Amino acid sequence: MRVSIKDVAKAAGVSHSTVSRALANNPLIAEPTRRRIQRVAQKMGYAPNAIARGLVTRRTQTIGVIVTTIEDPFIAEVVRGIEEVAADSGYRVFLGTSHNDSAREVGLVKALREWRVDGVIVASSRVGALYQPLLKEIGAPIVLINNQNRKSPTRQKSDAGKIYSVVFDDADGGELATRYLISQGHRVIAYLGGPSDYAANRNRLAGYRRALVAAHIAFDPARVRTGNGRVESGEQVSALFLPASSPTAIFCYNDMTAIGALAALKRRGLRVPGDLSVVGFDDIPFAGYIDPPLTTIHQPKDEMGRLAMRMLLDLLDEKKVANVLVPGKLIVRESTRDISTTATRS
Amino acid sequence: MRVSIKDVAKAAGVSHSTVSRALANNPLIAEPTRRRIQRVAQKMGYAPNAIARGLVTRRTQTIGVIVTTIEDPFIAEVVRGIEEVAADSGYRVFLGTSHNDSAREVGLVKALREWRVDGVIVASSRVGALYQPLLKEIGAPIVLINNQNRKSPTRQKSDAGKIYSVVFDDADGGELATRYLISQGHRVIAYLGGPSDYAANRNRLAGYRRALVAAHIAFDPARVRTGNGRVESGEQVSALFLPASSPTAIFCYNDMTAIGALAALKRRGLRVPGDLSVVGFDDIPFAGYIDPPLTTIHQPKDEMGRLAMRMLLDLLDEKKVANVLVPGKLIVRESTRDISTTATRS
DNA sequence: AATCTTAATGCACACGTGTGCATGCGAGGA
DNA sequence: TCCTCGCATGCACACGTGTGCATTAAGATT
Repeated sequence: MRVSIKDVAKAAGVSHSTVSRALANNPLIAEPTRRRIQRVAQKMGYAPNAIARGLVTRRTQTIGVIVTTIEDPFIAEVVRGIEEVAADSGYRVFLGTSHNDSAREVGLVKALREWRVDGVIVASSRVGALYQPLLKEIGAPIVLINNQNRKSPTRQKSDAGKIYSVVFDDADGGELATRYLISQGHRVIAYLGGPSDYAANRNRLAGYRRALVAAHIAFDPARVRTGNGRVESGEQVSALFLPASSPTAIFCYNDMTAIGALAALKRRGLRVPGDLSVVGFDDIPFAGYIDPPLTTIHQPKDEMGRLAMRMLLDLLDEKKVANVLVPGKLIVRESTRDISTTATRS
Repeated sequence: MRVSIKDVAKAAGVSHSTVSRALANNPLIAEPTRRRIQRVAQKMGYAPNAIARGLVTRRTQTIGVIVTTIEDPFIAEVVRGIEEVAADSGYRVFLGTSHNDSAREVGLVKALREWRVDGVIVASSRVGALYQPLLKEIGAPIVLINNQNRKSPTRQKSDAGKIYSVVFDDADGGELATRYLISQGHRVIAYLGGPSDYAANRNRLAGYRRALVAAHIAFDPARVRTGNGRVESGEQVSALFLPASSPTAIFCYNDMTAIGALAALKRRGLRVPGDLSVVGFDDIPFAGYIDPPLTTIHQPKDEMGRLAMRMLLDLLDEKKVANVLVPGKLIVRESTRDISTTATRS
C-alpha cells in the first residue's frame, strides 16, 4: 500500500492538514515543525498523489498534444519544443496521434476532456481544421500549430472563442526562396508544388508569384505543377521541361519533393547545381546530408513548439495573447548556383 | 461549472450511484432506466471525470513513456508503435523526454510516480541503465526498450523485480550483414563502429566476427574503428585503407555513419558500389532515399514499440511475461555489389 | 394471508488532498 | 487577574466517482 499524507501525519504526530501545509512550505507552519515533517515524509518515501490533488485544485498541470503522427520529423521537432517549455514550467504532456483517422480523433478529444487537461496544442491539420466544435468541448484553451483551415490566420474572428494559433509564414518563405534564385541570375523558375488544397501550398505559390512580379518576370502557369508532398512527386519535374524553354531553377514545395526531383534529374542526366538549381522548403534534418546538400527555407519548428506552449501558459494565466506568424530563414547550401555573368555584376 | 454525475442524477431523478452504474452498463440497472439516464447524460453534455475515477479505482489507464529525444527518427517510430497499441487498449500516454539530463530524468520519474501511472516504458539508454533503483520507486511495471546496461538481456535475474525488456538482436544483425557481404564475394571487410561503450556496438562487432570466423576469414583488429554514431564519424573510413590492402566492403555501425562514409568515399574519388560496397544498420527512413540507396539491417522499430506495450498490458493483467529478443532483416538496396567472378560460381 | 425470493435502487463510505474556519495556547498590556 | 492578540495547529468539508450493503417493492411460494 502506498504511503499517503495521513500516514505521514500519524508518524509525525500531527494532523494531515499540517503535513499538507508543511510540504507546500506554507509560512503558517512553524519552521521546526515543517523541517521535522519534511524529514519524516522523506524517510517514509512519501510521494504526493497528483490525482487527488488535481481533484481538489481542479488543475492538472497537464496539457494534451494532438499530432497527426510523431514519425514526421517536422512534427517531432515541434513536439520537442513544446515538451521542453512544458517541462520547465512544471507541466506534463499527454501525447495523442490521430493518423488522420476520424475515430481516433474523436477518441482523443474525449480522452483529453475526461482527463481535464489544462490546455491543448494541436499540430494535426485535420483536427484543427474540421473539429473545432469538438475541440471546444474540451473547455480548455487551445493553440493550433500550422492549422490549414483559415486562409489568413491573422483575420481570426474574436468569436472563435479560445482557439489561437501559431503559423508559419509560408508566403514570405516562398518569396524568400524565389527572390534568392532571381538574385542568382535565374529568370526561368518553375514551382514544383504540393497538394492544391493545402493552404501551405497556396501560400508558398503566392510568395513565388510575388517575387516574380517584383522582378518583372511574367508568371506562367505552365511552369507550375502540383504534387503530394512526398518523394514520388519529384517525378513531376519532367513535365516542367517545356518545348519552348527549360527552367534553370526549380523551387519545390518541400524538401521531400526536392529530394525526389534531384533523383529524377539525375536520371535525366542533369547535374545539380551545374545544369539546374533546386530549392527545397522546411529544412528537414536530412536536408544537409543529401547529395548535393539542399538549399532550403528553414522553419524554426522547435521554436514554434516553444511559442505555442508559451502562448498556452499565458492563456492559462488569463493573459491577453495574439496569434503569431512565424518568419522563415533562407539556408544556402550546394544545390543552387549563381548563373549571372560577371559582366552584369560590375 | 462542469456538469458532474450528481447533476445528471438530479436531472434524472435518481441517485448518483444509479447514474454511475447506468453509464457503466451495469446489468443491475433496469433497461429503461439505463436508457433514460444515458439520454439525459448525453443531452447535458456530461463527460466523466477521469481524475475522480482514478482516485477511487486506483487505476489511471495511463502509461508513462520516457525517451531520450523524440527527434530521433528511430525513437519516434518506437513511440508510434507504443501509442498505437495503447490507444487501441484504452490507455493514454504520458510522454517525457530526458535529453540525457540527470535533473530532467529525476524530475520525470518523480512526475510519473506522482501521477500514479499504471506502467512505464523506457526507450532512453541512460535512464534504463543508470536509474533502475529510481525507476523501481514508481511502483509500476516497467519495460525497457534496447536498454544498454545488460550484456545479455536474457540472463536477467528474477530478482530484478518488475523490470522487463525488449531488445534488438544486434549480434544477429551484425552477422546477417557481414554474411551477406561474404556471400557477395567480399573477403576484406572493415567495420566502421560506434561508441565502444555501447552494448549495441559491441554486439554488432561480435556478430561481424562470428560471420568472419564461419567463413574462415581471419579477424584483423586494424580493420575496425570506433566512432560516435553520427555522420562525422564517416570520416574514419580513411583510417581503414591500410598500406597492405584496402577493404572491398565496409560494414557500418549505423546508417548515419554509413552516410558519412559515403560522403568521405566520394571525396576520395571512390564510387559506391563500383569500387566499394557499404552496408548500414537501422534502416532509418532516409536510408532508401540517399545516393546510392543504402543496403542495411532493418530494425522493426514500430513492432518493438508494439511488443513493449503488449508486454506491459500483460504485466498489468498480472500475466507471466518473458523478455524478448527481436531479430532484424537484411534490406538489399544499391550500395552493395556482387564481386565474385562467374567462374567461382559455376 | 404470511413469508420468501428476486430485482432495482439508494445510502454511505472511501480514495488523498487542499483550505476556510475554529480552537488552543502563550505572551503582553490594562 | 482578566482580556486581548497573534501564532500554530486541528477539524471538517469539498472535489467526483465507484461499490458493498441496506432497503424497498413486487411477485412467487407455502
